[in-house]
Amino acid sequence: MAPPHAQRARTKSDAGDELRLRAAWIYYMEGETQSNVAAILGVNRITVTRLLSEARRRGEVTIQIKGELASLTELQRDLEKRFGLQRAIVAPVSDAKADPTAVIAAAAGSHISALMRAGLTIGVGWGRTLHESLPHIEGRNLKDVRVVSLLGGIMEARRFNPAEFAWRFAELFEAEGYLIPAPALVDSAEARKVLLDQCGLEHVFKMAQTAEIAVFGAGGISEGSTTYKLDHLNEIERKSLTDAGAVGDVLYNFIDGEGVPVKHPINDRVISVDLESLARIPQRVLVSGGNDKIVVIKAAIRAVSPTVLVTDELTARSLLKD
Amino acid sequence: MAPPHAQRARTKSDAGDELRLRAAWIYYMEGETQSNVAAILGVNRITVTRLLSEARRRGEVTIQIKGELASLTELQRDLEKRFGLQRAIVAPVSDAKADPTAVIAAAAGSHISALMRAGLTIGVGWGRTLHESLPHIEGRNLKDVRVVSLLGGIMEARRFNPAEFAWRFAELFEAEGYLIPAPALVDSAEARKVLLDQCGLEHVFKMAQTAEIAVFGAGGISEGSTTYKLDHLNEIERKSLTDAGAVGDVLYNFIDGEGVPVKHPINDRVISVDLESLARIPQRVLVSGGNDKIVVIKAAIRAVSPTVLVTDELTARSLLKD
DNA sequence: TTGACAACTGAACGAAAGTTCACTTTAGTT
DNA sequence: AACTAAAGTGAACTTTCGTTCAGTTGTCAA
Repeated sequence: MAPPHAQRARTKSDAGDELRLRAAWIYYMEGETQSNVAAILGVNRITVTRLLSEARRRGEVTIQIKGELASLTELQRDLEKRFGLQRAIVAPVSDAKADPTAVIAAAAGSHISALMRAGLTIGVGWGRTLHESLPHIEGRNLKDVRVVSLLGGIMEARRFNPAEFAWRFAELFEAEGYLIPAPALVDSAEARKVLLDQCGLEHVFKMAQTAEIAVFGAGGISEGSTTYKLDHLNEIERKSLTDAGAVGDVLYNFIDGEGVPVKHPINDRVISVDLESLARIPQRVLVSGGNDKIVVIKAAIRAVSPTVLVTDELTARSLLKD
Repeated sequence: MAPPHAQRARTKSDAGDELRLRAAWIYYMEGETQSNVAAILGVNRITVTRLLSEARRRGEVTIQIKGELASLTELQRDLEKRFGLQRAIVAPVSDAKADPTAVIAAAAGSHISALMRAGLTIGVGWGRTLHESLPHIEGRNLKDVRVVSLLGGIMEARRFNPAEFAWRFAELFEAEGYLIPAPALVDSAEARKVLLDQCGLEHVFKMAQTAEIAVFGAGGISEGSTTYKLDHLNEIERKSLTDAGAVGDVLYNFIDGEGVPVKHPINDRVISVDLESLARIPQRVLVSGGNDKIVVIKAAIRAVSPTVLVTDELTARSLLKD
């Protein structure tokens, strides 16, 4: 014969299940207040509170958020919490094989548009993604906007002219553009010193350091990546940089996997805002994505702890993996 | 060229979608308070309230209650609201072809067990379903419980003795049983009068009318149903009853589809609590189910407006259909 | 430009929900 | 039968939520 208390316990717990389920139904499906639920079920309101939280604890009540965007939102929140971002923007990717630059550019353009306001000083880098975001930036007539280059340009314009980005960006908002009329990478430390001292570049850098927003990318350093950069960086330099631990660059500041600038002579020949200054700009928007950028994005996040990261779905998942 | 405000509107609404989705995610998935959500998103708390209700209004947030019991709960609530019941109990059915009596009996037994308390006077009918519920009634030692028969018995005990139900029920709670030592259906109105006046049956009926709870079934009248009843009711009587509009009985009170007692001499030969008295008992538990009972259950509900209905899934759906 | 209108935003209030504590009831034990 | 431990229940309080109203911003048309 079965122990009587066992039978009793089962019956009681079943009745509890039933009551809990009814409470959940009336509260969540019929939308009654907890007081009304209590009245309908003939129990105390506090009991209903307890039944409902028990139901949620048991996972008997599940809340779903519909739409394919929901998974993106989850990714965004995960990125934000994992990397301490104020905001992560993850662009959806339809074709996993395709280059994510286009979607990232669209997302970045939209976000930058929303950031712009009168009286703003914004520092900008350059790169393929930023360039492609131009059509997605919605120009407005804003007063007292200043657009400042965060680094020099390159001599031979190819697919696009880096300097063009800051300039066209400024144009969109009828803003003043402060460009750096010098190469990002010069031949020697001396040449850099001369340019900084004598060509008024100091002024532009000062202004860049007062910017409220910085928008920039992150460059990889593997053979395949950032083809344009190969014009400036020959294979020997690239090799010596990777030997020094570099995984990529932010504004031509080459950093290792930890986000620390590598000890390498090339860093003395760069004409750009240094990472410390960049990290002091209140809003730092890092725009980057792609499989070959994972490592450098992580490094860049450590180096300048951006407030905003704009990337794509696949890159986001890779960044979160491990 | 597209109108600029169209572009603007799209962009704005997209941003709104995004914000709403993020709010919904952080609130529902991460479980933050609305104040925290507001802080995370950098907006006002009230805005978050509005975003969330907008998301719910749009159906972007769906709440699900899991488990196969959830659909039963829905049926129960529908029955309760449709027929003005305090409580509907719907037993799950595994096989649509099978007789639902067993599951209804189990549900009824469990519910009756929960209803029982010391000092209670409970009136009971009889029938196959109630008989089968006996093993599911959990007996306890309760003080001052009185079990009263609501109607007479039958002479030839076959599969079960109707009187046995009240008696065994009383035994379960070590209660006093007040049975009606007479047939439910006698040969003539005179015989009924004599029995009532001279055999002390009046006393039992008085007590039945003071019961706090009544538990009873509903009987169909078609050829196939309630086989036991055929002992008392011959084919001619049955025919004349249906001709009079009867669709079945509650405690041998034959009623039409509207729940109104039919005008028929047989009603003068019945020894049972009449429907008006039954309807005055505070808690009225109707236990019935099966495809052939649909019509009589509806009629019974109209006749005595039970506070509790115990039935099965399929019957419940049929009752709600139309 | 300027004025009117609409949409959005924020503050204050009242309602609802959740938590903590003390108490009652109940089951098991001596 | 009386005691103890534990589960359950209810009341007061705090926090959170939703609604209403007034103010603001932005937008469109004249």
